[in-house]
Amino acid sequence: MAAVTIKDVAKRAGVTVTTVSRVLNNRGYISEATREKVYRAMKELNYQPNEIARSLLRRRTNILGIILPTVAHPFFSELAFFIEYYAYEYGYKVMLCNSQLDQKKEKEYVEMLRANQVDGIIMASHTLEVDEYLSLKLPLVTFDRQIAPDVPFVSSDNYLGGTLATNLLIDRGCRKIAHICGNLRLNMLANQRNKAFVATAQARKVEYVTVETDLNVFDMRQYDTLVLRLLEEHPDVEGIFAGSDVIAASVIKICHQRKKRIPEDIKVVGYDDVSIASFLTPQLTTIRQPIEDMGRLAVELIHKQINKEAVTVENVLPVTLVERETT
Amino acid sequence: MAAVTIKDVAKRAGVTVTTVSRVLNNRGYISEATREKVYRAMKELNYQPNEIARSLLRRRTNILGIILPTVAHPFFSELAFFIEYYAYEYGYKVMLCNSQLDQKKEKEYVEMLRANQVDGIIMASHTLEVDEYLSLKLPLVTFDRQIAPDVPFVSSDNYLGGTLATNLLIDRGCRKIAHICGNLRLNMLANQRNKAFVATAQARKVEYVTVETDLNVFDMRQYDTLVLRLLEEHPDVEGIFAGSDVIAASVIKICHQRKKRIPEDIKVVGYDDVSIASFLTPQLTTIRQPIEDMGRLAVELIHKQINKEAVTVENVLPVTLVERETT
DNA sequence: CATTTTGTGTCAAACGCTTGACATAAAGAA
DNA sequence: TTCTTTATGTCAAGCGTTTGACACAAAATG
Repeated sequence: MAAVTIKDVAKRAGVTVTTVSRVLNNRGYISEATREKVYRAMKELNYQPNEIARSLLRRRTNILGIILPTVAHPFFSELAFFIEYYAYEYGYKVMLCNSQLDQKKEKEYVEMLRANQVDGIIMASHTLEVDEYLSLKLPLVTFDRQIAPDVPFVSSDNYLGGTLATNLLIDRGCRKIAHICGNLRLNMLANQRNKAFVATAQARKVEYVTVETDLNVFDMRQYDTLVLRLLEEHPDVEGIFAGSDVIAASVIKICHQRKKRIPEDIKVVGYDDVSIASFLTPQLTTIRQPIEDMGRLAVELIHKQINKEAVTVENVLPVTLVERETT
Repeated sequence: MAAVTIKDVAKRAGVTVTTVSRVLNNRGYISEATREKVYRAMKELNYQPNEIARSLLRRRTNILGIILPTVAHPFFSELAFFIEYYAYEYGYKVMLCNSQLDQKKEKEYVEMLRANQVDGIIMASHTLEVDEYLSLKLPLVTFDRQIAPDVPFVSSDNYLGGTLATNLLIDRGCRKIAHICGNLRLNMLANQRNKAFVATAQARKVEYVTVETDLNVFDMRQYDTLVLRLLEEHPDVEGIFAGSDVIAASVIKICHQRKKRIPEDIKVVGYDDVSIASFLTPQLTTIRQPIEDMGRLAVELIHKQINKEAVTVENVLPVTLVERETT
């Protein structure tokens, strides 16, 4: 109701709105005395400049959209945390969108974000046609997928991650290994992990098998049945390279139920190194993605684009093997 | 650059902006023919009404602020997911804020949200003075704390949760039990769990001990050392009631390291039943909070307040005991 | 003393949209 | 025929800011 505006402040301080606006935006000449008066009036009236009005005029909102499959998944929840963290440092607010990898929803979100004049969109979910993104004419950053030659993306070194994991399993003596990964039909850079898995297994002459999830890799409810099926169909696997730490958790659990000892009977390598990885029992060996760096970088790339600065398109961050107790 | 406005659409369709606005907002008389013309023009120009301009006029943004300690914590990540999910159903967008339980940050977020004219704020972090919230004069919903007699809050039945967990541990034969909980100095309804724990232990004449976390309960890095200390100082505890599933995960891990068998030597009950609870090994017995319902309810309460509808202030949802393998 | 710098004011346009007031005209109903 | 309903248009104000143009005066500088 209050709806105290710049006019009220001006009246209270006995100056004009122009003057108030000047102190607010630090332009033109302002004496300490009036500056004080204005600040006092703002305090007394509990005034906050209306960012909506400002945005309209400036044609800039300082809002970033972030679209991801689901923030309920540990990887994205940590990523979202860091994105928001650094966005805040840069002075941006964050609008959160969970697409659930649903095209219709994602499309609606994209349109909504445009209608709300966000300054840029960070996309960790990209189920639409490339054109739909490009026609936005908005600063964009994608995760784990390159949608166009000039749209920067951030990812980590998936191929190396796959190689590291596979080699480790083989080094530890596994003679048959499996890779549980996301759906390979989706055009994601994470598919490189499977490429590396296959290449490494072949090069080292080890039997291998690949299991893909549903289209929605991040629907955690499917993991148990998937793992169960793998173990039924391939009772002789000795090493499993999981597509994420959550999938690895499922593997550990199912193995435990079936009295397969980890790491004695089956060795497991996860992916991501989200914080639960080290809370599991036994603690999970995993490929660490630098989630914080990825989040920071994404924000930085959006920020630079917003300010018309040049950006590098390919941003592939290093991964590291974190060996704990499951190998 | 495009910045296609309602004027461009009007020109293209050969009508006035008033007419375009009418079809956009469904008011006044519009023939099918012009409606069509207008829609076609909008399509051709790839027009999206500028929500900022609309918001300014309507004095309503359809944006909800949500402040929580950190979306990186599984409980809040799931809660945030559901809040966003239902907010979207109601036509709201969500601005995400991670306060990290830092007063300064929370204060800045609150001011930011007000400046951005959000229609309401859902607060799962409330470290400020009550007045600071009330002076906002904004629809508010809090989680797990009542800040004023007329500010609705949603929580689950913490006392019952504490009772169920404690009784279960005792029923399973524990003769000394511990409760690891958040800092009791914080004015949170979750403290009821400890009340229940103490009352139940006393009533049933079982030895008990309470361990509090740092002020920031949701900083997961402290859990291991906390649990370790508990086990050192009280090597004879036979049952642990953890303040969250993540803390329980830490307990499981540390026990495993110290060769304490679960549930044979030590029994564990978690809290929340976030999805990782069932991914742990052994699967975690826990007190289930209805996170989805809590999220939905919070949105509903905000929505009603925005529309000046009456709301019930106390919204305490039921908890249930989910017994799995750690008891 | 003349000039420049500093401080403040007035005024009005603009951002993109909605909305009310009012006018006009054609089609249908009485 | 007259009245009402339907369909469209014109015009202008307003949402809360920012900003440029311009004016004026006091203080500082030369």
